[in-house]
Amino acid sequence: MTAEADTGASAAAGTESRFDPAQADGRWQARWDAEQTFRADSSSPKPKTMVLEMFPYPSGRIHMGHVRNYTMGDVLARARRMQGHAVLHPMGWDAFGMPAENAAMERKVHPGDWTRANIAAMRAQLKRLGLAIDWSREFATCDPEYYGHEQALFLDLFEAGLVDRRDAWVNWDPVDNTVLANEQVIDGRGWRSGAPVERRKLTQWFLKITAFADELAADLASLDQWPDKVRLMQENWIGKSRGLRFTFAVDAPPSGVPASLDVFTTRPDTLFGASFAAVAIDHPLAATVAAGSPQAQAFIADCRATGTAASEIETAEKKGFDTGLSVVHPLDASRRLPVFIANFVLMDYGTGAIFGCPAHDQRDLDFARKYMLPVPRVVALPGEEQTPIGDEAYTGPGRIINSQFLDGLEVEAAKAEVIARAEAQGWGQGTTVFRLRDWGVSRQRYWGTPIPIIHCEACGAVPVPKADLPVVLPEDVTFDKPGKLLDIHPTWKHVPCPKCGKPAVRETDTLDTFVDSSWYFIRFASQPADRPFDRAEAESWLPVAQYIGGVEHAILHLLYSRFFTRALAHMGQIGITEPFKGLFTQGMVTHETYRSAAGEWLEPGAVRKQGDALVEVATGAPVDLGRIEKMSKSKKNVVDPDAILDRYGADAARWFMLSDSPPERDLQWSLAGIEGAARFVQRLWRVALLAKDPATGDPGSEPGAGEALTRLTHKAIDGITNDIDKLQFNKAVARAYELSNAIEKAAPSVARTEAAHTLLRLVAPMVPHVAEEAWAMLGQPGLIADAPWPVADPALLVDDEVTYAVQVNGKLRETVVLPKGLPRAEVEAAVMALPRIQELTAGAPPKKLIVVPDRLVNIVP
RNA sequence: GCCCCCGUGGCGGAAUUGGUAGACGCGUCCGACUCAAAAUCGGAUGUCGAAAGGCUUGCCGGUUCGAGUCCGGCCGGGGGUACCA
Repeated sequence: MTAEADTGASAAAGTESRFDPAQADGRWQARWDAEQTFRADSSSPKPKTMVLEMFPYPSGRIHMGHVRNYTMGDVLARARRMQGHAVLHPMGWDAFGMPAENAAMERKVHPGDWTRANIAAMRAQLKRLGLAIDWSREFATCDPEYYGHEQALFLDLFEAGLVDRRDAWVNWDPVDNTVLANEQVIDGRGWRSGAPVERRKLTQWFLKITAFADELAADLASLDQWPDKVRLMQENWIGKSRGLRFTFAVDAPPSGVPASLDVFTTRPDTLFGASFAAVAIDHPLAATVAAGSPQAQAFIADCRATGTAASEIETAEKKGFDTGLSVVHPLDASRRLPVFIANFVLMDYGTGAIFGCPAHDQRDLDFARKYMLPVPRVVALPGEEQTPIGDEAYTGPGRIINSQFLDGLEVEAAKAEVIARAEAQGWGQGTTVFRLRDWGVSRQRYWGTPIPIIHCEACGAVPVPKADLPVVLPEDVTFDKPGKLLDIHPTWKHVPCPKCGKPAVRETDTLDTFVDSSWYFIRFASQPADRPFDRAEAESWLPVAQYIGGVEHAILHLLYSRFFTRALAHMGQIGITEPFKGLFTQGMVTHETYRSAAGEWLEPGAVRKQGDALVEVATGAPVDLGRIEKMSKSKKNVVDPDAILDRYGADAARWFMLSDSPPERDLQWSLAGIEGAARFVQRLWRVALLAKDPATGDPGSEPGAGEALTRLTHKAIDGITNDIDKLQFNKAVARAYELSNAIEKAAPSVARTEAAHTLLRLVAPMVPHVAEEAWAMLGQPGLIADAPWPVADPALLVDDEVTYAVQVNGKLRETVVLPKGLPRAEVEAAVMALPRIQELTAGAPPKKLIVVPDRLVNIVP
């Protein structure tokens, strides 16, 4: 593509036969900027729509995944504007987090400087895409203004009893001296240091997400514009289970040992199948036993040493330590069950203790076999009552056996019966247990929101007075040694206690960055200086009509945001409980991978096609084509958006992102694809040129080809409008091609001129620069971004003739064009009169004749 | 292991939700324009067959007048998740 010398800076270089993005893109972007075209007006009387894409982490450069994500949202935002909505389409930066600290350590730059430089670079890149964003609302979560408001919200949660401080087991990296998230532990080792991760008990701040577990699960049903997949993942994550919580009496407890042991089960129906009880290694009872038993201590230490990696857990053998204690069976006081400390019992689910029913639980069975415990069957299908349990526990349906008063009951009835009896006799209670755990938000990091708490020896944990917010991170820190910089800093943490005025210290942990992203959408909607948000203004935009992002956030971010919004509603700060009405999870951008003969990854630019083979550009050496994978630096299959924008322009990049692949699926980047998209942008320009000399007359009444084109145009309006509503951009693209094809083939007419104008408006959200350029070239007033969206005439959507498919025995034999809405009898007559049908039926009357009006006739001879 | 999703031409993918499979794009081939190239334009393109016609939506079965679409069972690919009692 050669940038031909332009005749000048005129917006509508009408005689140009080519559209030149290098010259036009920036010009239109500047114009939108100057006119504040996409500024969101909170006081607008128009219907309000907030379109949001998950805001980026400022890693330094945007990648194609960003381009795809933001293009999709942009199409929707622009279409809604044209459809008469007041639209809020904001952009900001999820700017706290570890990469900035890593960069600081590696390059000796301050995380803030690094982050802000990245933001500047990425903002410039995003602006080149021509996104319809209200940049006046931009912020970064590392702005003290933003995190100061976040600290205020934290204090509100604290006051409302939704914040807790307690001991918790964490993954501790002894080299980096920090807590690691579960995702950062790979095969039991810290992902950066490679050091074996220790389990350590630390005092941590928690947000009480479990207070809303039931609501968070139940209200998933109301999110009918979310992908089923995401709702299901959240449901599984919350993990609601109905069951029985009950108390075992400890048989003759030695001194110091509690007299009872609480357990939880979802299978109270199998209680007569119990053959042991077990507690987690972290259970208080285990600690009590260990206090008097070196062997128990050794066992617990041994279990703790086992890694937490999935692979290790999967292969880990069931192990137990017999405490020598026993408990009394609650339904049969004559029975005793031995109590073990077992490695497969989890402290943080249920009560941290179980009863073991080997016949009907696989883990219990593995354990029982190892320790030669009995395996009594208590559930069986008819006829299988005597079938012994082998190596597989039976977890299916059936009737209860060997269980006294439960015998003969179905599983569900037996559960209810045991729960009722436990409640009546006072040793247990039906209850609901969640897998979801409270959200530990303490991070031993510098680059995050300081937790606004001051620890005073006399007064305990004291909230920072709101007047003293924000608690600002100190800038003067160095990164030569790992560890908690806020703790090491000579002065920062030392402050007087707000209550008693005595010397005290600040909390030196910072908040998990997921807290930052749990309310940013509210701040986008409303950003007063003196408080986190204005309720009325926020509610005027929220919930987000359409949220778009990667499925990798299906649980964490989306669940935390739902919780945070709900917590704000609980405190009376906002009137919505669900932040995102519509959710869309888009696919990744992938690319072929290339490997040299030596097995090294090659960049796409270093490879060219030679005949059917691939060779290295530099050496001509053969290249192996690898798998198609997500673009990643390690595989070198990355295509840089800037280079694409330089060469093809924003519209081609946007069009390609929307073409071909359904948005929820992966999109394979290819040279052919971007070139095809660039070709379409030029074609669109030529289509617009066709409309330059408008004919006169009434397009609706033009006979023949003109009328057909008008009908097609209105079908395109209808189709593309629906496609964009459903985010099915690939279909909208296909329809735009169809209309372009038809316009190019049509003879000059009013209908053709009209069709071209309509097409421009329909594709304007997708390829806004060429659309503006063509709009101006055609002498249309104002910006196409402000033009009203075309409206389909319903009368033109239906044809007066339809093509019937004529089947014999379900096989297509003939087609026939008949007037639309023809009565059934006439359709039958017309079809039976067809020579081909006469031939096939030999004139005999059919046994059966199915007529689908205006569509198809099936003859069963 | 459990849960979910997906298998349609050489490729990406359409298919009004049970009604003419393969829209649209890419690629390929033929042709036009050109001194030539690029760009552009016209045509062909699931498969077998000269044609008539047959076959065809991962495989096997079922329901139905009719199945890419619904049901059952396999095979293959992808994702999520896990000692959750």
